[in-house]
Amino acid sequence: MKGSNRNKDHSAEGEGAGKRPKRKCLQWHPLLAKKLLDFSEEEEEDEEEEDIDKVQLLEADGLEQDVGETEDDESPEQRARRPMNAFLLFCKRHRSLVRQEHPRLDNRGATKILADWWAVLDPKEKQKYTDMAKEYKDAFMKANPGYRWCPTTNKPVKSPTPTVNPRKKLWAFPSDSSRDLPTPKKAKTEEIPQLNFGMADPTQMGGLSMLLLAGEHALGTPEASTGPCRPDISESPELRQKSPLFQFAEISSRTSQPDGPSKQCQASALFQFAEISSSTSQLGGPEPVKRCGNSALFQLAEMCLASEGMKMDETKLIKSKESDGGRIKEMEKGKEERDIKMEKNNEAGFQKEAEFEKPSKENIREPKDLKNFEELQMDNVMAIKMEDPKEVRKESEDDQKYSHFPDFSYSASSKIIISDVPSRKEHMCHPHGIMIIEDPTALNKPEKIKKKKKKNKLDRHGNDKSTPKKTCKKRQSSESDIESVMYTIEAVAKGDWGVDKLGETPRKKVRTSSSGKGGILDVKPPKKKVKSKEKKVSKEKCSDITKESRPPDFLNISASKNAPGEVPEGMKAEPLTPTEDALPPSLPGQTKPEDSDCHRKTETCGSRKSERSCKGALYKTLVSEGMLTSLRANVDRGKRSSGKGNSSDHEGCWSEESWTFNQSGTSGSKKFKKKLREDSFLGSAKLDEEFEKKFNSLPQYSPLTFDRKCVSIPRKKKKTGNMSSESTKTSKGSGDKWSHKQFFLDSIHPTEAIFPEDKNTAEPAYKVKNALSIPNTPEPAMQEPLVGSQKRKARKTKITHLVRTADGRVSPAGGTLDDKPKEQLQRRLPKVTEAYCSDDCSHNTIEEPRSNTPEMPAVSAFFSLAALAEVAAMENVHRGQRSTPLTHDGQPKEMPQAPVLISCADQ
DNA sequence: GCGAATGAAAG
DNA sequence: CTTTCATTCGC
Repeated sequence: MKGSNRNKDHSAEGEGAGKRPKRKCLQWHPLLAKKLLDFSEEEEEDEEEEDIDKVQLLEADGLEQDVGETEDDESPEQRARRPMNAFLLFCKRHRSLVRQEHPRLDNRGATKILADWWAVLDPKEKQKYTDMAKEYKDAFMKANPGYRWCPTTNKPVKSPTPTVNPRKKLWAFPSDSSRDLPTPKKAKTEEIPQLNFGMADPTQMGGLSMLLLAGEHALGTPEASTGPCRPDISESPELRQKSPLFQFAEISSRTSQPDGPSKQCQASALFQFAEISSSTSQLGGPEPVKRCGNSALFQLAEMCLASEGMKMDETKLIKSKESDGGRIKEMEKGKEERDIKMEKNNEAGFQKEAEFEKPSKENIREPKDLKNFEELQMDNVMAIKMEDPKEVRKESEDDQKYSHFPDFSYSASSKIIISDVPSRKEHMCHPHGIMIIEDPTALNKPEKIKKKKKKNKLDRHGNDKSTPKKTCKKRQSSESDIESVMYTIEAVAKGDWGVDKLGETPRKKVRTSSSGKGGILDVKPPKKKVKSKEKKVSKEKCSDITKESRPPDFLNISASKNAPGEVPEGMKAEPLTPTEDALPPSLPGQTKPEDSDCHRKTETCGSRKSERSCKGALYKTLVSEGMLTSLRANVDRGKRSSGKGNSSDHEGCWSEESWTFNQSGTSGSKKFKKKLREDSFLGSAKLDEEFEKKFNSLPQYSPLTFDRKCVSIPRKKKKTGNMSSESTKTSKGSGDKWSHKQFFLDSIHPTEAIFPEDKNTAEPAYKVKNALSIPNTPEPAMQEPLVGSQKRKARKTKITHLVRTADGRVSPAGGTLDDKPKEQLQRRLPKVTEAYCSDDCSHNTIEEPRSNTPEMPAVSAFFSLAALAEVAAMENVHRGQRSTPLTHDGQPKEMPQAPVLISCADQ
């Protein structure tokens, strides 16, 4: 590998020297970063860079460190990946859902489904994604001014040698020069006004904001758990109004650029971040430090440092605090404030802190060894026992069922975790409030491996690696310090969540565990590394958490974007768990939005932990940047499948990747560079976070919704593509039938149907409904604007469609498509009818279709007689099946989707 | 590595 | 118009 990389690098360098072009892009910082983190322990050495292959590689290409500044710029560029378009965002956001529904379905199949969903998706919803994509792109461009999408021509030019490059990021960023300018562009943010993310809504605030709130408010607020999400926030009015991110951005911007703030405020956070990052690069090392010093976060960080030492004590204190209430907190608060001032005075403090932290980190890290870790846990447990012997026992005994534990116990456990957890970087606080606990090592390794593989394979260029590593190194050093804090933070978050969860969703947990999917999945994650004991321990927690996490995602999704108050766009229908139902009830008052939950959690956390710890955690989180993003990503993935999540987590974070362009550049001294990198990293991380937030804020739709919609979609597609196909092929009739089926379904319950299904699932709580625009869906198809690659689609749609049925869902069609499809149809019908019809009478279905037809002339035309016939046939079948209920594969999963039938078959 | 999807961008 | 490439991850 190395050798190859080097070679590549060389080539790259040579090229680079001439043209920077192609360095490649390594894109994923996140991966690298994670890797680094993993290595971090080792990494310190890296700083020296003496030998490590990695280092060489990095240097070779990017070299930015030594070489320079310019390179740095490039490196970031290289790193940068082209921004995802709306569809990709959508896919990213919903793929997990699809996978959940169709576990067996491979990505391809999932993609197809996603495409269907996308097609069906309301314009309104699409617009959200489109806007997001645009924003993302704009921010990206800002960050990477020179970025070129496709260097198509480049290949030949560039790579003299590099076979590798072909694909990955050929495009080189144009010139470094552009980077220099980055800041000025800030104003541009205007373009992206739409961003949801821009919203300052406290409720919607992302994890960061929550963290911030937690840090600051936590101090003040005794217990979040009891209180509503954010009562406490009052402490920092500003925060309320503006999202923490924004503020943070502003702060940073101020530091770097005084004028910006007002504009920035208006501008999207993403832009701001981008600007910041760019500015950072420009400025050079020193700024970062200042920023840190100035920013509240920095102060917090300092606090954290102090707190770290205190951790052990803190746990105890926390306990006491809980009992006492805010008093202690207030006390601490005052201290903290003082401290903060002190810190402000000392800008240098930050560095000191970092150094200080390192040692702590090391200590913490040691736990990595399972033994140590266990010991720590044991200690914690012991402590817990001290407090609540009974509860502790439960935990130990019942790993799976945390839910039972009373909040109190849970909190205790969480606390413990916090203190001990340091080893686990991976714990992420999900904005949604979901926490995933994973073994750091496990996660990291897999990720690393994958990344390496990918990178290596891709090889975008050795350069990529090199650059990332470099960044990583720096990060590591800094991060390492931070890590401890991070852990604490995460732990806190977990604890908070845990508490909430306990209170709110004990059922779910149990259920999920029982279901086995969740549990199994959770277990799986460690696949690559199974660290065993830790996992087990963490697992207990994790399992619950992770399980919970899934549902929340859904919820979050729906809620986050539209304002909490508004209609929850997303349907929550999670296939997996009825348990979900439980959640909604728990959150009745709140809007479902995750954010709100998160806030609560954060608050709770704060209350539990000492203020210091919270702050520290926040700071670290911020610092960690990537960490958060990665964590989130992991969480998301975890949702999908706990197991997979681990391995893939890192990759998941989009934020890390794109944004990280470190501009570090310039500062001559390595230190500065490092700092810069860090800063840039942070900046990038921030950007990432913002994106993540936004991304998370994007509405997720329940599969059901899509399914329903899907029905409509097929029509459309068929219209475009099918028309011909149908006419052309009778054999394809099967395909047509399929569509017809869908159509049929749709006709049955255009939009409303969704609810019924949900109800079936028994989720009254989620009244969510579809705030989405399902209603629109019925509108058929009329115009679908064929997009650029219409042709391509058309072709694919025609063919694929058929294939799809065969492939994707249906087991290998093997036999004639016709036969299977029919069977499937039969199966489907019953289920579908049940699901859809629950409220409305299924029997009406026949009639309904007709009614629908009139509405949609075009559709009717397509379907024509044949369609009707099919429908009729389906009915018959359906009836028959009804009599004989299928297996109750039940579960909501299948129910939701008409197409699901196939999935059922699989099962 | 390929592939399934969509979309943006570049040629 | 066509080609690239972004994300995902099983095969």
